[in-house]
Amino acid sequence: MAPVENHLLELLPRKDRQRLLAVCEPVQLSLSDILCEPDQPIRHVYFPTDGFISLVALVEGSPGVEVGMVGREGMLGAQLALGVGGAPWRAVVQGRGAAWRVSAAMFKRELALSPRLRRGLNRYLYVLMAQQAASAGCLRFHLIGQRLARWLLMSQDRAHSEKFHVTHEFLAYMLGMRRVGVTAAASAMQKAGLIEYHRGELTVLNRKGLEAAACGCYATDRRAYAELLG
Amino acid sequence: MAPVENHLLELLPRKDRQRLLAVCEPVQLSLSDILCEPDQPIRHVYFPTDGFISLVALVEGSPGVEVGMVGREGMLGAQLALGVGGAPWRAVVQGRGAAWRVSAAMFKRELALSPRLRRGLNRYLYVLMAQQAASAGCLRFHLIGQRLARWLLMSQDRAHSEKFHVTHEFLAYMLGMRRVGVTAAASAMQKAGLIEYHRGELTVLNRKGLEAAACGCYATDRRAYAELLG
DNA sequence: AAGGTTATGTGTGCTGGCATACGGTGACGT
DNA sequence: ACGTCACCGTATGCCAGCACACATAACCTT
Repeated sequence: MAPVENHLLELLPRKDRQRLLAVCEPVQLSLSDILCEPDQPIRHVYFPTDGFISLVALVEGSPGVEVGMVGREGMLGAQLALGVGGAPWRAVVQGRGAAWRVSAAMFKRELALSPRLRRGLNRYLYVLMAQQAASAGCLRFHLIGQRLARWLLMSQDRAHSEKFHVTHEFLAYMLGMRRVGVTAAASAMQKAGLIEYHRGELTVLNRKGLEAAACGCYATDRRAYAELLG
Repeated sequence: MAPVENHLLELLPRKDRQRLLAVCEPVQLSLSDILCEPDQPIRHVYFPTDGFISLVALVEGSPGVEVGMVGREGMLGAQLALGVGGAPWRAVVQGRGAAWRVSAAMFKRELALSPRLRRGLNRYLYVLMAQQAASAGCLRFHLIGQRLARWLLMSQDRAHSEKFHVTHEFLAYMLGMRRVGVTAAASAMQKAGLIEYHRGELTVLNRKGLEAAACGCYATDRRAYAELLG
């Protein structure tokens, strides 16, 4: 069997994992795919292995803003474990790559069969909540540069590569800023030798430096994952 | 038996409710009491009946900011249903009044015994998540006046009275603004005849007007509660 | 009645991020 | 080889909210 490469799945006992994988299908996530919309019924849940997904909150009369990120460490659709069939955000593919997909109905069946799956999802939901609470403060208080640095680090973690594809325009949407705001912050970082980019291809040159430039929310976030899902 | 006056408890079947109430004790919530701190173990859970509680996210180097509110429609400590013993925020009593209190250990026992309790809490947790996602956008995009109006409406709903006690200073802390920012917005509202206040005693004079001044987040929030918690 | 404390109002100057508009330049297709 | 488009840089004007400082007024205590 090919390696699973999704942490939530890997935490399952072999039997449960095999039964769940048997009803999974491998899919390819393409940039900017929208996997779910607020208050729409969830059709499928996703376990990313290479790709990653942004959770974007929409408020009336404004562009969106990212409140969470899902990569190989998590999944999309965990709310099904709460007995709710929708989600409060839009989910957008932010990094292309592979994922496992299951229909919501099948997934609910597995949930009923596997206590360990429920336990893992519950913990994961808590981490998501913590991430959202932190995001709120971050959005309110931290400067564009800090938030951009945090975002780049989080993306690098989930892309498993120091290079990934992202345009200023896309960043602006995710971070709830204007494109020119991103340009200003990003070009400052480039001048400082922290990153390098060219027409959407971005490379992290100095990770330590980026970590210093980011707000503490990045470190807090990693700690939450490590403690609860380690 | 005295009326229970907490919606989550009222949703339980009589038997489960009676068993849970048997281990509850009535307590009085006093203004500014801190009922839990981030990442500290939860000792008790609370079901407010008259009082209400604010959930405040803390980020390093900044004052706090409220990301949720708990009144008679909810409870404090629902994360125990996720098998997690802590919380990501600080919980501060924002409106004095009565509540039921149970020790965390006892509550876990009841959780194990009552599927309906688990079901109710799961839905409630989802609503909290939705509220937090919305809060993030609200904090990012909406003006001080709009956010203040929203907050006043949410407080009025939970105080069950058009009068309640709150100072500009306290509001500033909750909303993550400066005190003078609150003063400016509040005195504009007073001039417009929407509210009236005097040394911490605040009265809502024109609810419709306040609703018009608030951002849509207020309406969105109410809808979420109505749909998922009846 | 005096003096402290709490709650609120005002004023000045600064800045981060906004709206908008326009210029440059590499990539890609026909 | 040329047009087109996506991506990035820059500039101007503006404003909400900030930091800081100080003023007033009600209430409480002694």
